Amino acid sequence: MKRVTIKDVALEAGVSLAAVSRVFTNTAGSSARMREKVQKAAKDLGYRPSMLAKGLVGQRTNLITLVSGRMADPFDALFLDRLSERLAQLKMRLLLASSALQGPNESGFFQALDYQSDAVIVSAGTMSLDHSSACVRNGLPVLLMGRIVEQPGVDCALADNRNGARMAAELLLRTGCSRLGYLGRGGETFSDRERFKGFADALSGSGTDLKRYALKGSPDNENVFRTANTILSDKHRPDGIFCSSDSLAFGVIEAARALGISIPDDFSVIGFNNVPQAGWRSFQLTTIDLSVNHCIETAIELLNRRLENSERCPLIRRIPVELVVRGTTRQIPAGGKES
Amino acid sequence: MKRVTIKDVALEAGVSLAAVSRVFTNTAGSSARMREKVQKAAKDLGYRPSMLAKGLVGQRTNLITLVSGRMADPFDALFLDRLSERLAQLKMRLLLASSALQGPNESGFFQALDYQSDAVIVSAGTMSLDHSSACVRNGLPVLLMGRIVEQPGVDCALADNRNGARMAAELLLRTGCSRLGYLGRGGETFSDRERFKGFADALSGSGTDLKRYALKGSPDNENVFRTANTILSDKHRPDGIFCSSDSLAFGVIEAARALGISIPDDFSVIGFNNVPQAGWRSFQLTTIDLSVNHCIETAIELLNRRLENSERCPLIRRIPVELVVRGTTRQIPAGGKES
DNA sequence: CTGAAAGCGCTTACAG
DNA sequence: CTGAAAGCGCTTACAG
Repeated sequence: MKRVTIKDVALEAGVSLAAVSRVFTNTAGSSARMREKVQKAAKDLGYRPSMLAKGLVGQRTNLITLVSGRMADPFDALFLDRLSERLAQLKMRLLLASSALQGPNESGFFQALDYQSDAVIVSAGTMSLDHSSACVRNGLPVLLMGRIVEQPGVDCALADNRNGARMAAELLLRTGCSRLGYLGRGGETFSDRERFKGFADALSGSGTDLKRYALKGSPDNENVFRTANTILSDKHRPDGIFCSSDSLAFGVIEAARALGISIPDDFSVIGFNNVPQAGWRSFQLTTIDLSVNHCIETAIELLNRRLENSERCPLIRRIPVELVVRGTTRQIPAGGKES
Repeated sequence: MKRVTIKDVALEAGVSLAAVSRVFTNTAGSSARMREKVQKAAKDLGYRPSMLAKGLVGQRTNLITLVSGRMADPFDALFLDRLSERLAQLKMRLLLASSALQGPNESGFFQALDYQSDAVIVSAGTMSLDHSSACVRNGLPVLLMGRIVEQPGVDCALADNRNGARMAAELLLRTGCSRLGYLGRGGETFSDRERFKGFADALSGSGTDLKRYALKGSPDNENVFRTANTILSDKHRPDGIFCSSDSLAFGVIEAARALGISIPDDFSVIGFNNVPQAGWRSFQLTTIDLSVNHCIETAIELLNRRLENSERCPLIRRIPVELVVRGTTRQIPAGGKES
């Protein structure tokens, strides 16, 4: 019932507290016999160092706070899952901060501070950064996933949106689309804005139309379907759409099917992220692949570097993306001329 | 750079440490003037109590460790998300324990202990319970989601699998299926076993065949598809299948489509959970609804009760389920006779 | 109502 | 190599 402490171990082993602490922190300077005695006593007693006490006195809690969105997108769940796993290998733990429902003084940044996290990762695209400075001020590194904010102490990692958007644009162009659309969240997030911009830029000069559509409200399937249905019911509807995420693309596909619009013959769709579902037979979505593992590795690298040197200047990492062609776009004509 | 502590606030306000502590813990006995002075000083300095120190000395850390699976199923992600949100309202935080990749001494239970969590919730169905006793011994309540283990200090909350399975069986029977199948994970989890048992029991006496199929390996869509494809390629294939989860059902639907088997005319499918995708137009899956919110509320209730009284006897809560009829089962004949 | 003191479980200089 | 002491930021009896 009572917690086994370092004191108990010291008593059992007949050594000092400091000695026990040293063997558990792998500090140099403990005789082999000492290590043995202590380890035996610890094992016998079932001793586990209190991370709270350790964190209070030491420099590290091994806690990383993650401010994530509502995980409406499968990508978010994947990211969370892999990140947790990867951090576990490094003996770090993920502390979750619900980005929804934050009271006045209840930001994920404050939570990170309260528990003396070693770092904060923000993957929620719409999370306000108002309180990030409180972290930076306290020497708590901030890692932004999916957006760029130039600020000391704040690193950023995000997809190469421009390149992804360009590949999408080129594929649609080469497969003969001429009235293009972009469906996003109305520029709500940094990624959304970059993807639209990149798409528009890649299209400029091609002479094709581009219409920007925005999903209003929540990104649940039903809402996406309704929005897509409206878009596709227009007689001047686009013949190709690039979506800011796969989730949106799924709704678009379903709306097209419901309207009897044949994909890819009459209509092309491209998503972003390449979540597992994109490869399902029900969708076979052509999309821009953003590797979760690559995101994780980049995050870990940035984190480690920052933990080693909290004073270094902020880093911005672009994560490469790849075009994955499946069934929602037409074949590129063999000898087709390029635009 | 240096953390603002209770000491700084005391100094600034010209009062004792104890005084500051009292107003922040809302302990009775602080004059209005005292409260005011302290609160002003705290605000001016941007003071936030260290949860580590609080946890070390007090009884609560407000940390709940969640041992979750790989979140392959959307239900897991939903559960995590909602739980985190709900706990945030109660000023509690979710500490994640990766159930995968646990070394010899690296169980989620130990992690919970290391950080002095107030409780552990285990939602990973396949997580070994070997070390749960270490928690119980230290007075750390354990809440099992999705399985029953009768042990002091361990509460359980799980779906009413028996009833869900019965509803599935009855629907398939009433809509004229005669060769039934159950697709699960080979009894890997408690839920899987209960669902099969409930299904089999409900069928017994009906004179219908029941074949039990098991997915080998990972539950990713491709693997499910292959397994379903094999099942449905058999000339004696079932004309109705009950799946232990929606994820499996999706793969079954896709396999049926690929084989040109018409749903629901020639073949019926029922899932379990009613994840959002089940309602998508691409699937329209008839399924057994398990309300995430209901799961969360049950978990919270059990948690609160246990936190109030750690000595009380274990509670087992069944979460009611509901049949949601969509398009993967046939209509019940109007005047059809019941079996 | 308010403050001084002990203690939570650890680590880290500092002596020996 | 080993131990005694101070301190991390808090709370909780205990006096006043």
